[in-house]
Amino acid sequence: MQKELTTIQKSILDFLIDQIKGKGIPPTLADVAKHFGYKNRATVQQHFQAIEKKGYIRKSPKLSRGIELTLEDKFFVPRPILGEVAAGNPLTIYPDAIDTIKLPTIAKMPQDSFLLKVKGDSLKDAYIFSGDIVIVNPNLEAKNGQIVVAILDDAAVVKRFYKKRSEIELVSENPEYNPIVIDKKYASFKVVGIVVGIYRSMEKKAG
Amino acid sequence: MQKELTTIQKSILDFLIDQIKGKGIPPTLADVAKHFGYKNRATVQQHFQAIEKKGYIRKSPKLSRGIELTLEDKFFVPRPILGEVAAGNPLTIYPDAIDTIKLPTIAKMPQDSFLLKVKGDSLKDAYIFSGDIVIVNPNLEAKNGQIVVAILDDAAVVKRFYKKRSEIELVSENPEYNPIVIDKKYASFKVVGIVVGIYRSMEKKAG
DNA sequence: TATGTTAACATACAAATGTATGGTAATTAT
DNA sequence: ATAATTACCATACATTTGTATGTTAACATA
Repeated sequence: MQKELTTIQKSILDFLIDQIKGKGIPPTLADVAKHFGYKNRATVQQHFQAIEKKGYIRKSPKLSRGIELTLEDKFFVPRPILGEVAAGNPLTIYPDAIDTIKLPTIAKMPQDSFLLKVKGDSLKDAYIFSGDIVIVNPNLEAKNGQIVVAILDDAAVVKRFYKKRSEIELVSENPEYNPIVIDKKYASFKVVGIVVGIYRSMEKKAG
Repeated sequence: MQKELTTIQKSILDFLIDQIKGKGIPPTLADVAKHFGYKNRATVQQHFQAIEKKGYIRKSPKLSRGIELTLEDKFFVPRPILGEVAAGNPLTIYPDAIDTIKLPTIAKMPQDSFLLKVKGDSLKDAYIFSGDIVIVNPNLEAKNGQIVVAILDDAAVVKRFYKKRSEIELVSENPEYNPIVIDKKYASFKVVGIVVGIYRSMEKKAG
């Protein structure tokens, strides 16, 4: 069993996870010091030593940014899920997480991306099932053919995006569904983000 | 359109991709120099400049390991697929790739992991479909309940792994299928690796 | 021929980086 | 009361790292 981290050590580890998973590159001592307002790298240095001693990270000596996470067999790391989504039903993105998934290390999320949990089988035409996690990047501009999460008058859809000359079409994976054409009758329309991937946990799943 | 890379520049870019995706951290100039047997970092430095000029990477000045990939909107990077797998049919892992997928940047693969493409719908009970990519890590020891890729007398299965006292059970997702119990009648049994995740491209798909 | 690109080398330097050592203060455990 | 842990600071130092500048050579192109 791993030893408990102190509050500060925990927040530093969280920052490490954030940087490594989000930015893709571990921070330097100076980076961490700057982020927490420390005047000295040695402070961070000592926190790292403490966190390493408790087994949460591994450091490669002398190596810049040589920090590795050792969480959960190195393959799972906690990530907040910000909401649930199902075609035709309201999408809710909470300020706080509704749940936490152990996202595998293989899923390095682009910064500012967030996770939505798919509820219900309404997306099964796109082979996305209840319980699947979609990774949504809000910083990308939607290109034709990409699957996006969009809001239509308080309803959320996950559909393929096509921009025509003067209108926008949201096309379902399933040919039985007619495309949704965005026009004046939708007071609020907004592309929340682009689905850059889906992940399905290989952990035991319900039913 | 991006300019063509020379052979050497390409191999350096490949090394960069390998390190960033596999090891999780971009290499330093010295790392690259050492790998290619260069006696000088300046050689790598100039290659980096050339590769950046052609638009394949972006460098953060003065920042150690400050190399970003800019491939395909920064979100897709080529990865070899080493074979195909379908329950009940032979698994083939070729020395060379049978195909290449544009794996999204979100999928940072643990080192030495490889990709297998699922062919056929025989895994649909586990909600895995034809065309899906499973990420297989050969370096993990199978724990009870994990989904593994295993070889049984030249046939390959993807099933949930359970180790009992003296035997091993491979359980299907679908309760209609009886568990496979590993005993003497299987001359060759080997766990190829553990499925740490699946990825489904959001690109246009056939059918 | 002249020019440009590619591909390697060497040297030099400032800044970034990790590390070592020691100090202070507060808190907690023995 | 003493010792240990935590949490910060300061200073110093050797390497690492990125960068700048030149040199040499091969090769292709205009």
